[in-house]
Amino acid sequence: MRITKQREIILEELKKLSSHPSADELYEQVRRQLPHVSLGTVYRNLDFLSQQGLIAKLSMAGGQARYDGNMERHDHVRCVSCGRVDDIAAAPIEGVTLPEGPPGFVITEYRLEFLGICPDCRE
Amino acid sequence: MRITKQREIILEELKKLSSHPSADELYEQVRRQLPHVSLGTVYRNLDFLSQQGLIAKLSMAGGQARYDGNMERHDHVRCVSCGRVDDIAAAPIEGVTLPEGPPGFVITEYRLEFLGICPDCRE
DNA sequence: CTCCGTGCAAAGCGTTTGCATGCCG
DNA sequence: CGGCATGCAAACGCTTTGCACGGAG
Repeated sequence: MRITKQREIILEELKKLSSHPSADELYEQVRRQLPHVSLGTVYRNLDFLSQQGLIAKLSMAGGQARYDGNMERHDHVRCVSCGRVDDIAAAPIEGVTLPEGPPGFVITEYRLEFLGICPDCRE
Repeated sequence: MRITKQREIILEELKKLSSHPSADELYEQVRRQLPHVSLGTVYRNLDFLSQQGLIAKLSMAGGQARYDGNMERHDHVRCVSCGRVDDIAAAPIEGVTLPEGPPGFVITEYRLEFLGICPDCRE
């Protein structure tokens, strides 16, 4: 794995943030240290890093992807109003068993996503 | 609720299909009966109909939205390779309790989505 | 007759990609 | 020095929107 200044700082900044930034939010952040970085590079590196399993891409329902530098098991709540994503403790999911899919359809994974209204949007 | 030819046929065709079409797939279908219908109209009506609770918009993770004319409780599996969505029986979810969110964040709903590989993509 | 819904086309948004250059290993 | 990563900008796919016209109630 090749380490470039850009890749290093992108990963570092993402790990530093707990706000699950979107690509362009992270881009703004990274620009403070690398004013000439391009948005394309941010996208390419986020893609690369999530392929490597170093970060997670949260492409839950609704709009733009968000990225998470925290790889410990936990779930997320998304505000249906502003799209903001917060962490929550991993939900107790022992009750869920992988159901039978249609014939020949192999189910490999499930995702649980929580939706709600964040404090700022509740007024 | 105003009933136009377009709205009527869009709803009817969606209810007829069990394939969870995307907007443009449904557009192609509707065009057989209304050759001059526009894609914009299909989008506007799908939006309207889902606001009315007559259909469901499935904007699960990954790409384009799909629409479902079947409003009975059931879950879906999405093929991670081709994006196709199939029905599955509602998963047993009694084990899931809505977790505590961050302070002030009101959790109203959760979604369970299943991912896998469909028969056609399994080769 | 009054609006809402429509067709058409253009714009919007997030994301991806082609190309020449730069830099890691 | 070879090849992957970068910056830049253009293209992309899906969806939304502005506008003038048409048809439902």
